[in-house]
Parts: sequence; C-alpha cells; structure tokens
Amino acid sequence: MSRAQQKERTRKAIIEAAFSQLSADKSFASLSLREVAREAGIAPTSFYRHFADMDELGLTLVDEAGLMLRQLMRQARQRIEKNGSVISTSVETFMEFVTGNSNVFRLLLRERSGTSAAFRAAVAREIQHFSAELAHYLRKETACPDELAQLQAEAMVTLVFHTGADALDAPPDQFASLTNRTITQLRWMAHGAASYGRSKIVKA
Amino acid sequence: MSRAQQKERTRKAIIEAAFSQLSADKSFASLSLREVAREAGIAPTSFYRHFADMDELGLTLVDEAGLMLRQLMRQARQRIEKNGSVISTSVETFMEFVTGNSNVFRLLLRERSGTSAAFRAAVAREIQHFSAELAHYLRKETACPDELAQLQAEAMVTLVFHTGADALDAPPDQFASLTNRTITQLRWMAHGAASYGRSKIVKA
DNA sequence: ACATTGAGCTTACAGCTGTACGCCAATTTA
DNA sequence: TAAATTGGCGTACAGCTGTAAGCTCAATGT
Repeated sequence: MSRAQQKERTRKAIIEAAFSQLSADKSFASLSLREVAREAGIAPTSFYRHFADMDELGLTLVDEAGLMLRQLMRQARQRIEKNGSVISTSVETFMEFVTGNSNVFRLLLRERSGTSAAFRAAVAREIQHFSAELAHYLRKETACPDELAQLQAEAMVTLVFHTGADALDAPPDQFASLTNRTITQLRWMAHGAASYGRSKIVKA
Repeated sequence: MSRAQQKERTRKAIIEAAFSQLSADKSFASLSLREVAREAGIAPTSFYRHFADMDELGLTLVDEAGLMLRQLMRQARQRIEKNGSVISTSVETFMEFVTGNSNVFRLLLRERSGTSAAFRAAVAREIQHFSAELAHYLRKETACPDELAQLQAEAMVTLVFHTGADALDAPPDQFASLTNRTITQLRWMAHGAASYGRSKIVKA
C-alpha cells in the first residue's frame, strides 16, 4: 500500500474513532486525544501526524457532518419531486436522518451552542445551507419574495432541528407524534407567512 | 453569625462562583470542582460539605436559572397587561433577559442538549413552564382549543430561544433586527394557527 | 544503490483532576 | 460546663491529561 493511502486510512480511522465515541453521554468536548488515539489504534503522539490538535479534528467532524446534511438534502429533493409535499417530506426525511445518524446530529446540535466560536460558526454555516435550500423550494411553491421565504425557511429549520433534539430523548413510539406535531407547526408557518404577507400587501 | 447562616453563605458563594465562571468559552461541563472552590474561596475538599459532586451543583444552577425564568415571566405578564401585545412584549422581554443574563441563558441553552440526562430533563421542565404560560395567554387571546395553543406556544418558545442563541454571537447593533424578525415569525405562526385551525374545522 | 522522508512508536514529564483521611476550632446541644 | 457536631483545612495519592524528544524502518525520490 502506498504511503499516502496508508496515511489517509489512519486519518479516517481517527475520524471514525471520534464519531464512534460520541454518544448521549459523551460530547466532543469530553473526548480526549488519548481516548481517540486508543480507539483508532495508534499511539497518542501519532495523532499529531494528522491533526494539530483536537480542535482541528472537531472542525473536520463538523465538516463531515455537514456533508451528510447535504446528502440528506439531495435525498429530500428527490422525494419532494416524486411526492410533492415539501413540508411533510422534508420533516420525515430529517427525522430519518436524526434516528439513523443520531451521533452526527448530536454533534451539530451541541456544537451549535458549544464553547468554540469556530465550531459554532461552522455549524451555523451548514445549517444556513440547509435553510437556503428550503427557502428555494418555498419560493417556487408560494411565489413569495426572497426575504420572506428565507425568514420562513429559517423558522422551519429551527423547528425541525428542535424536534430532532426532542426525538433523541423520546421513546421511538413517539416519533410519529413528534413528526406530525412538527408538520402541523410548519403548515401553520406556511399558511401564516402567505396570508400575513398578502394582508400586508393589501394594507399597503 | 449562626452556623447555619454561615453555611448558607458559602453555599451561595459556590453557586455564585460557578455562575461567574460560565462564559462563551466555558461551559458547566468544562468547570472543575477545584476551579469553583478556588473562586469561592474555599479548599477543594470543603466543596463536599455542600454538594455531593459537580452534578448536584449543576442541577442547583439549572433550578436557579429556572427561577430567573419565572421572574422573567412575571415581568412579561405585567408588561403584557399594560402594553397589550403578547408577542412583541414577550419577545422583547426575553431578549432583555438574554442580554442581561447571558451566562444564565447559556447554561440553559447548553444543558438542554448536554451530556447529562438529568440536566436535559431539568431544563426541559423549566422551558415547559415557560411555554405553558405562553399558551395560557394565547388561549385567552385567540380562544383556540388547548392543544392547539400548546403546540403553538411550543413553536414560539423554540423560535424565541433560538433567536436568543443567535443574539449571543451577534453584535449588539443587530439585536433589534433579530427581535423584529422573530416577532414576524411568531405573528405568522399565530395567523397560521388561527386560519389553518378554522379551515380545518370548515373542512370537517 | 543510496539518501531522504515521514508515519508511527516508546519514553518521559509536568500539570491538572477528584477525592480519601484526619485534624482543628467554633458553634451547638445536653 | 462538658460533650457532640460539623464546616473548613492541609496533606496525600492515584489517575488522567497534552505533548516534547528522539528512535525505527519502510516507502519514496534520485
């Protein structure tokens, strides 16, 4: 095996080790370099051949998580084109992501309000992409001005994210209920934005 | 000074020390018993005379934060009775709380998705009180069924909390904009819940 | 063929952590 | 007044942490 290949392989092993150690009881902040190295099967000091410090690894994890979020969006896009309903499809797809990649979601959820400004910014950027994409669909569907669509999308993403967080602590038999409640909230949002926008235009 | 008084005093000192060490870069999880004891002016081992461990202190802090949230609600209630507008008054009052007690808000924000299930539950309980109170007002104002009011209130609280979190990283000159955006979102929510509820009844 | 590179290792150290143990001294109780 | 209680202290220890220094040795470059 080539040298570069091998290096990339252990780099992936480190990333994989870090992700696998995240859990409901263990955040990235509570991970130690030594723990990660142990899990990855390398000596503690070998860690430095790949990352300058844990922060650099953390940012890589957030990027990785962001990548998964994009894949999720692609998946949702396909479903929307088949299914038609933007809201329910988006929420359901997102909930599948949360339950299927709960540690990845937890990372985003926690670092969004974590102690590192760089982490917070990185997560915010990823979420921003997410809501921009949603705004795009809302614009297509409701033909409302860009700014309104963006504000609407941000609210929706906030609500969906929050529901995802709730799902992490809820028994699985409540997932359907959580999903439906959220769909209702988003529908209200869509209705409200549409009618309130119109009434504002009428008033003006 | 009586023994009990003195004990209560150092207990408060510990709590105060913990709160004062929280910041944008330091979460409760990254606080050490020794640091807190140092700040409180006692020996590390004396800490145990007041709390079994850091977790117990943490739960006390969350309770304390919850108390402040209740005070905030009382304040908002008074303002609403004078001012009249539930939504804008609530949002503005909340934003004042966030900027004036940012470390307290940060505690709630972070522990809401933290690594301790007990902490998460404690924070969820406090927020639940908050949204129940808001639901009460929504019911009075829009005369909608309890369940709808509750769901609506939860969405609103979610949105307001999220804006509070954003405010922590935003320059102060954007607070007004953040506040207004949120107010718009909540108005949409209220409009949507009202009209969608009606249309559902009409359909049935 | 030889020199260079670099991923990974071992060893080592200083600094921090939580907390067990036992003492002191002042308040409280009997 | 004597005894008991208890908040606070100092000492001590084991366990963890990040990381510096230097070695090995296989892949790479010339």
